[in-house]
Amino acid sequence: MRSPFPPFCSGVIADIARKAGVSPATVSRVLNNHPYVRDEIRQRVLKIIEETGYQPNLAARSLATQRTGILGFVIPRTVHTFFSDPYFARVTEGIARACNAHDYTLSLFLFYTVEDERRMIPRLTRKGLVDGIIVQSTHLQDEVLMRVMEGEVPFLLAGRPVAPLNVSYIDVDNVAGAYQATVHLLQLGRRRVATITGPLTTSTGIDRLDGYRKALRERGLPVDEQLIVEGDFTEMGGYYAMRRLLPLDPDAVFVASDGMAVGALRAIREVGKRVPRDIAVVGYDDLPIAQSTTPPLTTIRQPILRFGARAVEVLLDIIENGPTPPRRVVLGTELVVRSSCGATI
Amino acid sequence: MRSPFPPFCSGVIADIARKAGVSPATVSRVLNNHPYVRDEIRQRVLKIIEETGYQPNLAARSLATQRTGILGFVIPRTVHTFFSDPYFARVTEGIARACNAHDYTLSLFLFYTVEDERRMIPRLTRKGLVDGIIVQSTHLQDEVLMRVMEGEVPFLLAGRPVAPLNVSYIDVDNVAGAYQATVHLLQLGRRRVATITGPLTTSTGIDRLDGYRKALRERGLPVDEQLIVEGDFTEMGGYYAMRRLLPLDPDAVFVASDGMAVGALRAIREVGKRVPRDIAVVGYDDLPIAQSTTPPLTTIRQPILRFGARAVEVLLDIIENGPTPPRRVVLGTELVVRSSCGATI
DNA sequence: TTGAAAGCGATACCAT
DNA sequence: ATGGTATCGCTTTCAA
Repeated sequence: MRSPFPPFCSGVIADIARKAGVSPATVSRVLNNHPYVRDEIRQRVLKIIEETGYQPNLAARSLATQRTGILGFVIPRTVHTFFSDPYFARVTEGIARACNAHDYTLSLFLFYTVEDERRMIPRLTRKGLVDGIIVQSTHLQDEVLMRVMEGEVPFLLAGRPVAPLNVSYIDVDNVAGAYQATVHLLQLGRRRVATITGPLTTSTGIDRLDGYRKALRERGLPVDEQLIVEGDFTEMGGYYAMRRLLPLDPDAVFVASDGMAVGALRAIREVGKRVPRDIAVVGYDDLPIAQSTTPPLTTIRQPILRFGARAVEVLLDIIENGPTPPRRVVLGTELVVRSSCGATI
Repeated sequence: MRSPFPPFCSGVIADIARKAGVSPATVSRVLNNHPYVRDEIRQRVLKIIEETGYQPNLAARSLATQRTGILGFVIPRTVHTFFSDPYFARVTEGIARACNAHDYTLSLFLFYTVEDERRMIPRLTRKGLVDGIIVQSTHLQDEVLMRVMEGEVPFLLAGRPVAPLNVSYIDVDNVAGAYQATVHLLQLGRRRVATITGPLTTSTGIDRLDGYRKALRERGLPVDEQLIVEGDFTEMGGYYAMRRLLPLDPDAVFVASDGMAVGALRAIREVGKRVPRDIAVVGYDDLPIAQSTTPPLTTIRQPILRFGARAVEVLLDIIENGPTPPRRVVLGTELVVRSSCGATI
């Protein structure tokens, strides 16, 4: 079972050392920018490295340093919207960019089956594969999260955990964002404001609903439970949720994600109602698609790229300085007014 | 700079060996399912492993075996649609699923800047980080591809290279798919069939345009170059391309991706024309979104998930059996008739 | 400032 | 069938 590829090793550290007439230790020092290397020697070694195109073997380095230079992004099986909700593509992008900037490699762990999880998690949570883990937060008591918590590898939750756990996480202020969206609709004079929520098994879904409720409550308006329909963060889910809402004749709807809002707009258009005249719509996320809907979508912008970037920074901090005290980072949101809410611009 | 985490090592192979009263070599044999281990001893060792939750250190194993169990998926800087074209999310999904199935880990290399590429490629193409690379094919003479070709790591192109290179690749039959789409429109009686192409610097863009041309030519119809507008595989790009086509009064348009088709539909709707009555539309990809457009999109289905899965299989074959002869895998496509083309169903 | 040598934690060859 | 041990390629003490 030997590899069919030639053992074309463009050199190991000892080769470089020999060619430069120094010891491997010195080459290593040069490689790692240690001080205490005479400049003349440093230059000589660097030249040889340049000429030979030498690259240190990362497995060997990992073994010696107990660090791999890899961060893992873990998507539990229960997050089945990873590929249908464009939100995740953006988060992944933010994480990837930040990894590049910090000279880390990104490994993606996408679990589809329980089998996947059982097989991968143990190795993920031992030293030797990744230096740290970003876990996409999910339903209450998700097995992945529990196992990662028991493991030895530093980790950070992307998204507040549903249950109060003593762990580090990074999240956006979902309550505030949803509050902002709902207040905006109320201020525009809408009175039957409905909402299409995310899955109420997730903190994101729960928090955005809380913000909606809070806005109504603070204005002394009753919360009509009929006007609350649970969605699933997919376009289809938004479509069907809106179809259930239409007979109840709302004059506005706060949709907890732009993806669902696209579906909701479609449902409204199909029954011949007009946005924003008959029904005002506000979304959540400010994905690129929000600019291209008809009419363009008023929405809550969350700093998705920054979210990914900060996630990496916080995780690296945890790796450096230990898990205690738990880090809690909450990013703010911003209302982006376009046409779907009916605000005069 | 020592890790602030306790050296809580749940054990190394020697510990297991001691507890089981055998040698490390034997434990290793059990771990790797070697024959020649007495069943009684195998059970004893497995029990200890179970009890201690021991997991082998992957860095050490990589160093010893010269294999990391990681496959890399590389997206060159020039593929800036990675996050705006939902197509890539699906491909990534297919690759991820296949990696799981084959017990490999997936590392994602998303390059944004030349700097990213310069820094990451050298280490990517040396042994010790990944066992094999899937490179998203891109423009002619992309630097990433060139560097990967020079490197030591087995690789496979996702998408036919623009220039004829002696390398392995996997692709879908873009010429045939585009041909099929165009013929379909012609058979429905359309005579001014336009096309919105992909970037003509990519093989995907080129091939789909070729298929369009071929269909017209074979039917003895002239190719009106004005009816060919280059897009960029984004929704916005499709929108603007369609706006340029509308004054030329086409009665049909073959759009080289579903993402662009969504934009094209929007442009058509905005000027008050009807699909398919005034303009018939056929897309390409059959992404989930194709079912949700108004009207639902007739499109060319490519087996995206299978594409990713096959890519992994072919790459593993190359890793096992060497790069020669180059593997060329081309997957077929299928016309999916919905409403946007105006076919009576 | 530099070098020798002891790890790091597996695997796999060579004995037995 | 099992054990002893060299080996993978780098980092990092310790001594000089």
